[in-house]
Amino acid sequence: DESDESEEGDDDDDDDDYDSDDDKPLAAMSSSSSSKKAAVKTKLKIKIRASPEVPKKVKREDTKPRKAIKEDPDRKKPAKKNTRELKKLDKTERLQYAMQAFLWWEAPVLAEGVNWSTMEHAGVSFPEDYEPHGVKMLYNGTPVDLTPAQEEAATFFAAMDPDGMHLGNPKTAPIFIKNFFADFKGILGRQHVIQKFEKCDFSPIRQHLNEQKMIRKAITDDEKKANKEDRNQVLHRFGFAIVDGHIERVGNYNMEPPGAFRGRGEHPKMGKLKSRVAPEQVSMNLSECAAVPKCPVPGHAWGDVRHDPRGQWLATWKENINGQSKYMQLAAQSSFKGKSDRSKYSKAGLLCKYITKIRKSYKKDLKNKNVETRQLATATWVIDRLALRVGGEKDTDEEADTVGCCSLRVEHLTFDPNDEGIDNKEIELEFLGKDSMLFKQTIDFGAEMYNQGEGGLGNQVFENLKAFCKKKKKTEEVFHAINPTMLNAHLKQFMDGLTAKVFRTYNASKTLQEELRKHETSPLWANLSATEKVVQYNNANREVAILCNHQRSVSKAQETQLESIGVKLATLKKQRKQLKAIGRKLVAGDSDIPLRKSSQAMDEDVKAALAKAKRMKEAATTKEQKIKATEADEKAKQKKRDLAQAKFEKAHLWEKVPSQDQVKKRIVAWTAKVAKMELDLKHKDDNKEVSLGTSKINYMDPRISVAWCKRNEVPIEKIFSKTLRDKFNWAMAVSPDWEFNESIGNEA
DNA sequence: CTTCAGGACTCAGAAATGTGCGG
DNA sequence: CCCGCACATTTCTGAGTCCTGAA
Repeated sequence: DESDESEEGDDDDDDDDYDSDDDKPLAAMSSSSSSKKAAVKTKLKIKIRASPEVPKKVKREDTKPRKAIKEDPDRKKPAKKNTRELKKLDKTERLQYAMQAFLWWEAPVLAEGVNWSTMEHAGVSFPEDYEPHGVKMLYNGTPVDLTPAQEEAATFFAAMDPDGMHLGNPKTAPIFIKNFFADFKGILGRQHVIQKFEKCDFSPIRQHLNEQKMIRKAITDDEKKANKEDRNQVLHRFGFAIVDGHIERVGNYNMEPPGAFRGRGEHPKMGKLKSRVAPEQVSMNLSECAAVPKCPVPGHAWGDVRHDPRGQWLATWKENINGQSKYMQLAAQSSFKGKSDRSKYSKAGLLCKYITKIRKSYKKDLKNKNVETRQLATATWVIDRLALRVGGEKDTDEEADTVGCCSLRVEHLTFDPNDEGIDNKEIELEFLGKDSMLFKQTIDFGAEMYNQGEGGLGNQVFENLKAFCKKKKKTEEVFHAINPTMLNAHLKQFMDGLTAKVFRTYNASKTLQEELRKHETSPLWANLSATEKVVQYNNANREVAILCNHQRSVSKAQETQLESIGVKLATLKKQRKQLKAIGRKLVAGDSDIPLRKSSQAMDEDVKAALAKAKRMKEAATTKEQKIKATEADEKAKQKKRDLAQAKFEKAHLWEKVPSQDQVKKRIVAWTAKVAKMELDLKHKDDNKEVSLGTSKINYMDPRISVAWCKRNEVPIEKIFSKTLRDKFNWAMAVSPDWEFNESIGNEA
C-alpha cells in the first residue's frame, strides 16, 4: 500500500500533463480531484491483483497508453513509437480498441455462479435538478401560482402528446388523467385552489414547451457539436467499468428522470408520477477493494454499497410506481451479456437433441386421464408449435391484463369462428400478450401443417382445448390445473435447464436456418447479388418475426406517408393517361398540347426564403428571434414542399411541344415508375406492422447469420449493425458450414 | 421442507437520433 | 454538390420470465 501511495502523486501529475480532460482515462479517474486520489489508488491495486506480471512501479510515460490499450500488446508498441506520425486516437477510439482487444470467450472461466472477481465503476449519473420556467397554468381561466415541485408535475402532464398513445386513446386517457390528477393533488395539498381536473388548463405550459422545442430546433452546428461533446463527457465519466481488469461499456448509466409513468396498453397505473430518485435510494455493487465512486449529486451519498460477485448489476434502486427493482448493468456488448447470450443459444441448440423425446411424450400424454398431465402436454404443444410465452399470473389491479399460454382464458378462444359447422377445427385465438400486443390468429387444428410429423397432433390438441373450455365461465383459465412453475418443472425432466422460453429461441433459430437453406438450395441462388440475397435474409427474418408475433404500431407519420404514396401513384397513373392522349393528339396533328411553365422564378423565390431563414437562425440571439427563425424556416420549407408538389403534378409535361418519340419514351418511363411505386407500396404495406429487430436481437442465434454470410459472400455489415456486431462478437468466428443443432449445446 | 414474494435477469416497442441516398 | 427526407440505428424504460432465499 505504501508504494501505491508514492505512485499516486506521479499518476496524478501525469493526468494533468496531458492536454485536456478529454484525455483523462477512465470513469472513476475523471471525478473531481478529491476522489481522484482514492480512485487512482484502487485502480492501481486492481491492476496489480489482476495481472501480477505488471511491474509495480509504472513509468510515467508508460501510463497513458497502458490504461487505454493495455489489453493489446501488439497495438501498444507501434502506437507508442509512431505517436508523431500517426493520427492521435481520440479517447473514444482508444477505449474502443481496448474493449475490442478483450476476447472473453478465450479468457479463463470463473467459478460457477460468480460473474466477476473485481469490478469498479463510476456509479450512476443523475439528471439535473428541476429548473422552474415560471409559466403558469390556468385554473378556471385564471393563472395559478405553483411551487417548483408542483410546476414540475404540471409540466409532466403538459408534455404528454394529446394525440399520443396514452391521451389520444379514449380507453386509456381517463385512467391516465385520473392517476395523474390524484398524484398532482397530492403534491398540491388539500387546501389548494386546484380541485377539479376539468377546470385545469395546461395549455400555457404546453405552449411554452413547444416554444422550447422551436428554440432547440434553431441551434447552429456549433451548438450541436457542443451538446454532443457534453454527452461524451458524461459517457466517458460514467459509461465504462473495469471488470477483472478489462474495460467494459455500461448500459444505462443515466438515472431515469422523473415523469408521468407511461405504462403500455391499459395499464391501471399509467399517469402516476414517477418520482425523482435520490442517490440515497441507490445501492452500488462493486469490489471490496475498489474505490466507492463519488456521489455526483452535491450533499448526497449512496444508499448502500455491496460487494456481490454473483450479481451482474452495478447499481440498483426501486421505482415508486410498482415498487420494482431497476438496475444499472453492463451494455449488450459486454462479457456478462455475451456469456449469457451464448449460453442461451447453446441451450436452445441442445433442445434439438431432446425435442423428439418431448414431442413423443406429449403425444402420449395428450390422452392421459389425469387433467394435470393432459394440460401439461397440451400447453407444451401450444408453446412448441404456436410459440406462445408461458404466461405468468398477473394482478390486474397493478398491471395491464395481458396473458400467455398458462393464463389464457376461455374468452380468448373462439371455436369455429366462421360458423363452418361441426367438422370445423378452427379456433380463433385473440388476446393481448406482452406489451399488450394483440395476438389474433385463427388456427386450423385440422390442417395438414399441424398434423404432420412428430409435433403434429393438431386434431388431438383441438379436442383437448375444447374439453378444457367446456362448462367454464368466460373468465376462467383454460389451463386451470397448471401454472408456469409446474410447466417448467415438467420440462426440466427432459433436459437440464429447459424452460418454456427456450422453445421460442429454439423455434426462431430453427426457422431462420430452414428458411435461409430453402433459398440457398435453389438453382438461381448463385447468380444473385449480395443485395438480393439480403432481401431473402430479411424475408427469412420476417418469418421468424411473424412466428414470435413481433409487431410495431404504425405511426401517424408512416400512415400519412403511405397515404401520400397512394396519392402520388394515382397522380402518376393520371399523368400516363394524359401522356397517351397527347400522343394521340400529336398523331392526329392536333396542336392543342398542354404545356408547363418554367418554374425558375418560383425556384428562386423558395431559395431566397430558405436563405433568409438560415440567416435569421444564425443571427438569432434572443428567445423570440430563435422562435421567429424556426417559424420562418418552417414556412420556407412548406413553400418548397408546395412547389415540389406543383412541379410533380406537371412533371410529365414539356415546356415546348414534344415530338411523338419523346412522348413514347415518357410513357414507357411512366409505366416503369407506376410499377415500381405499386410494388413499393405493397411492400411497405405488408411490412408496416412487422418488427424484425426484436427477433434479430433476442431470438435468432447470430452464428446462423454469420455462417450464412460467409457461405454466400455477403458482408456481415449488411445484416448486423455496428452495435449488433459488437453484441455478437463472440459469434463472428464460426465456420461457413456452422449449423444450429444439438452439438452446440456444450457451452450452455 | 414448502411456499411465495421479490430479486435479477431477458425481452419489448416507442421515441429520439443518426445517416445516406436521390433529386 | 447540397439538402431534405426516408429509413436505419440507438436509447429508453416498461414488461415479461425464471429462480432464489426468507419465512
